[in-house]
Amino acid sequence: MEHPTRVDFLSGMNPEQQNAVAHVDGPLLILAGAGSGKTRVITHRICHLITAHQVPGPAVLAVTFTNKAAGEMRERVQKLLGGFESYHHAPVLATFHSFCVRLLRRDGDRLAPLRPNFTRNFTIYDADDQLGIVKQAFRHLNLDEKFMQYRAVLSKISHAKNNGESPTDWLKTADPKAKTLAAIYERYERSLIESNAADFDDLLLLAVRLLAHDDQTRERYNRQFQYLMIDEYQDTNRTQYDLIRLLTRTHSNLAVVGDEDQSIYGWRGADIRNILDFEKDYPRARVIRLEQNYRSTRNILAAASAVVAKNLQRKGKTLWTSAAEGAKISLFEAATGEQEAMYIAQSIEREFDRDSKAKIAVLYRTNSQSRQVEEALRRYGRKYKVVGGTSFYQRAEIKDALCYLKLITSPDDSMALLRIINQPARGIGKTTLEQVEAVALEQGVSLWTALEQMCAERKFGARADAAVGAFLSLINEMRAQTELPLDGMLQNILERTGYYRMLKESNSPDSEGRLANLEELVNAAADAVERGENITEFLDHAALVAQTDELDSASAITLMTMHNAKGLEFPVVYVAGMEEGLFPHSRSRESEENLEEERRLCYVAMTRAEQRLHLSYARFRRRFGGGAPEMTIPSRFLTEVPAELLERARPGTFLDTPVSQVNLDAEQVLVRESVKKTTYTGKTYNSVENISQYFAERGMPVKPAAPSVQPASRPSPPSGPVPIRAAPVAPPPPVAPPLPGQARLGFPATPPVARPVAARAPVKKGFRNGGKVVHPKYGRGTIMRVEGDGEDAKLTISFATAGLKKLVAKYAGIESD
DNA sequence: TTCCCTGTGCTTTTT
DNA sequence: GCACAGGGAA
Repeated sequence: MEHPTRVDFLSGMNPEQQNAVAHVDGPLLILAGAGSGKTRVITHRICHLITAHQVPGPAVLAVTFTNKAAGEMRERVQKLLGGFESYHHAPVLATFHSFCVRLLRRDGDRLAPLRPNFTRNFTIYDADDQLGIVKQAFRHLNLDEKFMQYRAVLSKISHAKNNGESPTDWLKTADPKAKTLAAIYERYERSLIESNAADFDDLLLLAVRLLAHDDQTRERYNRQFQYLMIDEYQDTNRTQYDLIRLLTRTHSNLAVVGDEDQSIYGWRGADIRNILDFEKDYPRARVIRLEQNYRSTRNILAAASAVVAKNLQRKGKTLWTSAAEGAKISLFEAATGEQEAMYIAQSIEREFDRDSKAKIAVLYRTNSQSRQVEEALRRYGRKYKVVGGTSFYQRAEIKDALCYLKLITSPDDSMALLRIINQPARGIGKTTLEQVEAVALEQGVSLWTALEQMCAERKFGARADAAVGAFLSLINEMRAQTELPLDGMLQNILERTGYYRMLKESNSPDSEGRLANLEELVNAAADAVERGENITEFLDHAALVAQTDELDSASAITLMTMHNAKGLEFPVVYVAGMEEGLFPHSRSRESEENLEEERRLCYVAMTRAEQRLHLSYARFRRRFGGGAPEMTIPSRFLTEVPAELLERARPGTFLDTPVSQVNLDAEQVLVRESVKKTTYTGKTYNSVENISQYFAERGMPVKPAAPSVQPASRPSPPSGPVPIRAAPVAPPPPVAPPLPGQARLGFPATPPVARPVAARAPVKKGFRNGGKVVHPKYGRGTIMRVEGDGEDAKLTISFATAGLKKLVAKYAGIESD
């Protein structure tokens, strides 16, 4: 096998990149602006160390935040080196969490003196488990959520843990809630210990504790990892910082890569000072700035830079590009959230007209914003992929199955036990569990131990005793069946616990989907067996996969939060919901620090775009499903973009195809009604086909209507056909006052809100929406959409047999039916 | 004990 | 719109 020479890893790079790649010993800070080739520098440096400096692969440790990033790097390094065989071993590429889990699974026994009850087969508690513990603690302390939100408590606890504060430290504060909070915190920690479990913070904290107190282990790790690289250093927290210090105790071959402008995880404890103070922490550090951007057009870069320049907490850098100026940044003002979503869907159609292979991302601040965009995209029959929401491993049936596995490997895992003890129902109810919890709490033991003990001592009534006894022996028997491979074990569990039967006998509409998901899980287990993983590794994997890790890059349209978009890039990007209170989020307006983080988030979102960037906001938005739409104020970030870079997208220009009006709300009501009656299962509509079919049957165009803001103006159509003629259009809502300084900064006279398009939407002759046609091959169909006119018209037609097709009239030989 | 219904109260972002 | 807690009925 031929190996690339040292020159290969430096060639094709700019001088700064070369310096970074060629740097060998001593601390190095790489300030890498968005799109400056950061990943390339990291991977090339790893290869350079291995080939040019004969560093053994396993002596190099590169740490990232997501599995996806780690996987990508692994792939790229492998490719660059032409396989690892020739160098005996691959470098170690891990996330902080996976690295620490491996460390604890391997050397965790040495933690025994430092953490009671700890063994190497501890389980990992995810966010749901954490929430469960807090709820339990609330119950024991007779509190309800009025005292404080569970999540708020959790975030306080997490913060405390990462900063070395104990419950007793909290007692010293003046906070009137301190005493109760400290009790919850204490109870929380005790639960984890009793369950032999570690939450996400613990994974890092326990690893740090082990390395800090066990010299032998630390020295071994120090000897192994001669070179350390940390990606996204701006997002490290205090514990991660400590971990890095411990790993570089005997040498300072530490290279960190980061961009303070992209620090967006402060709320999760990331400490931006880690990167701002790197040069203080490592006085001999070399600093290299990567300021040439290879991703975006000049306009996009200028806009993003202008926004982030308003921040005070930054080192400051000037990104530049040799790329062309590119298109202006489009800005659309919608009347309502619905209209914004329809605009995005329509505009995406135009992007596909321009390039049928376009890769497009729609970014938003909160997950709940995805729903409207999804609905709009379905109306156009577009497939899309949503990152986030409930991932596979968060589904109830998957969690149940995994909890059985967890309980089998680690009986003390009380949250797992609690989850499945009565799932399927086996007669162990609330009262019984309350008794068990009381005993466990009193004796400081796990629920499993308490159950066994109480059963042996005949503490239950006859009925509960039988139920508990059966459950205990069921779990014990399954535990004894160690000869089964993982997938067989899962099957066995699902059979013997009656889980399959429960789903099969249920007549709930989604039990079929659940069964399919479980099948998928069994397949995943079989794959894991093939990879040589054991149960614990399989469970670790399930606990540590992030939602972005499942990102499918093949999908043409991707919807996700701006946070999830970090590290990704797309030719076309939409940023939706640019409104005060939503983005920047109302919760971040309390402090200047939080506001700066929101601004960095804006910077991250904008710099994802390579070619075109579309911003939008709605003048009115519903905050909750039922409530009335509330008036909004455009995001301050919009006023921070230089006016000359912006271009208003107006309803008149984006609705460039004839539209026959149908009242959007009326359609939605009808669809909901009809879908509910038949096979409604999903969150919104169940499928594209369903929607197109529905409209096709009624000869309706899949087209947006002018927004109807006043609920009173909605026709109420419980049955009968919806009129194709223009629906009455509500008067535009009152216009919010412009922000001070808006006109100056690119908000000239606000264009009329929701100018009704109905008035000037004559249906062109020839082909029209809803018309029936015949195609020589596909047969009869209904026109869903017309672009252009006459024989040049591009038609989107729904065929009864062939589904949706986009055809040009004169080529396809389409005739009116 | 289980199940279903209703009312309530809220939604940031996630390894 | 949704999840969740709490109540009431079988």
